[in-house]
Amino acid sequence: MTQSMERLRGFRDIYPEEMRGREKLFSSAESVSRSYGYEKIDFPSLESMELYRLKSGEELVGQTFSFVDRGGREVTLVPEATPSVVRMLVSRKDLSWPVRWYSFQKFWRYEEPQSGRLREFYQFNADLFGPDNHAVDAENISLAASILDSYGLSGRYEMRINSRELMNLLIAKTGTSNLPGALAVIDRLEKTDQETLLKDLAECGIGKNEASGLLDLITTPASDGNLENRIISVPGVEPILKRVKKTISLVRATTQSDVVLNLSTVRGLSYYTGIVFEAFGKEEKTRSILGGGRYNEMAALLSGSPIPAIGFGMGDVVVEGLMRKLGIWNEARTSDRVYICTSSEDYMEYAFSVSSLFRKSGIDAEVDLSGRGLSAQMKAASRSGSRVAVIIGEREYGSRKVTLRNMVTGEQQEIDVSNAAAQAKRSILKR
RNA sequence: GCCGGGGUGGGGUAGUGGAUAUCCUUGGGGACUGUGGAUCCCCGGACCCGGGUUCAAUUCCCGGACCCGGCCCCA
Repeated sequence: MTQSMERLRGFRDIYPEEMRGREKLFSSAESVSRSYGYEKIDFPSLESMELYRLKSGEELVGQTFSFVDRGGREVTLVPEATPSVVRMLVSRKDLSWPVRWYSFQKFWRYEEPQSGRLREFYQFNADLFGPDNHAVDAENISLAASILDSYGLSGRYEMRINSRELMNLLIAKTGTSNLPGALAVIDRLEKTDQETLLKDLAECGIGKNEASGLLDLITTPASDGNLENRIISVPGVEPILKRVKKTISLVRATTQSDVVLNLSTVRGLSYYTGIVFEAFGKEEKTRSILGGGRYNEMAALLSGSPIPAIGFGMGDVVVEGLMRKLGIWNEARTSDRVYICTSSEDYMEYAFSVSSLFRKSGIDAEVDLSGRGLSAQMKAASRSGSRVAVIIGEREYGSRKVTLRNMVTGEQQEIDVSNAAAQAKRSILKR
């Protein structure tokens, strides 16, 4: 293949057999979201670069697909949903709270492709605007968990929950003024060795004793009953911890999967102001499957007046990778359809009208258009996965009948065309 | 942007400084003139691209793009 024919780096072609798993990924997320009262929105794939400069700064703009358009405007292929969603939100003054919105569309980031990460991907997003309390937090996290559960991942992931406010207090206690720096170090906790962590924290102005105390605290599992006692003595922690615990117990009421307090979950350098959460595979090591949190300042950044907000994003790449590893990605294709064969092209018009009857009865019908011998057509019928083959030859044509062959059992019968669809339905259901 | 690894038909592979590039699978056709899955037969289909070394490169060397994984970053 010549170079110009190759796909661009980090982009994918999706063939039909791969679409089956993907369609489940999309449709389950959407129907679960609707069942929670979330409504679907959509927004442009191209936005002004300013939207991201405002929110994230130059270093993130460098990781986008950006260019100058013919009108001299700096534009960016959308790398994430939140700024666009918030722009939509603040543009409307007639919304009644709470607003629950979701979207599922393509995003682009100019990064090196690697495990769980591509340059073009789909991301599901769900946000709730308006009220700010533990029930709101819990409902948004419950939606995230319910979607993963609907994928058959129940019990196979862990929902980690933390609070930015809580971390701010714990980190401030070490005496550093470089909060974002310390959070960034903590975000890298799992892939960094102890020595480097201490060194990096020292660069944030945290002394060795303070740093190892902080790391010890963060890595203590929530199942250790002492953890709460150790942090609750820090001034200001108590009400925050109380809210987090209430949130966790509400989420637990909606999922069988593990929901845990995890002090190392901080979500990088982003715009979160309160609760943060991330889901990780339990059996298989994964990047975060989804992640989100409360971001109460974003609306003010765009419009001047704050609107409390919580939301999460879930990319398709990591979920797909996990489901593949667990062997639940592409489950059996449906075959509730018929394959229509003709013994001669002379009967094609009859075959078309028969196919139309099937389709009007709600049965998918594929007509063999090849003009090949019946033997070859039957082979194609078998390979197509159809449970029923419809055979049309001289006899059937003359008597206004069709032959239905159950491709699983091999039974077949010649039947009047008016009863064919109903009979095929029975045959399909019989399996 | 940086680092490590990798490439032979659609998928999986064998092999080689020189001749028609191996096998399995998939796809098409046939044996089977109105019936699929089994068997047999036939057919189609590949050495990532460019440069170098050489009489000769799919093979050796260099570079590039691409793929896999990691760093940075993770919205």
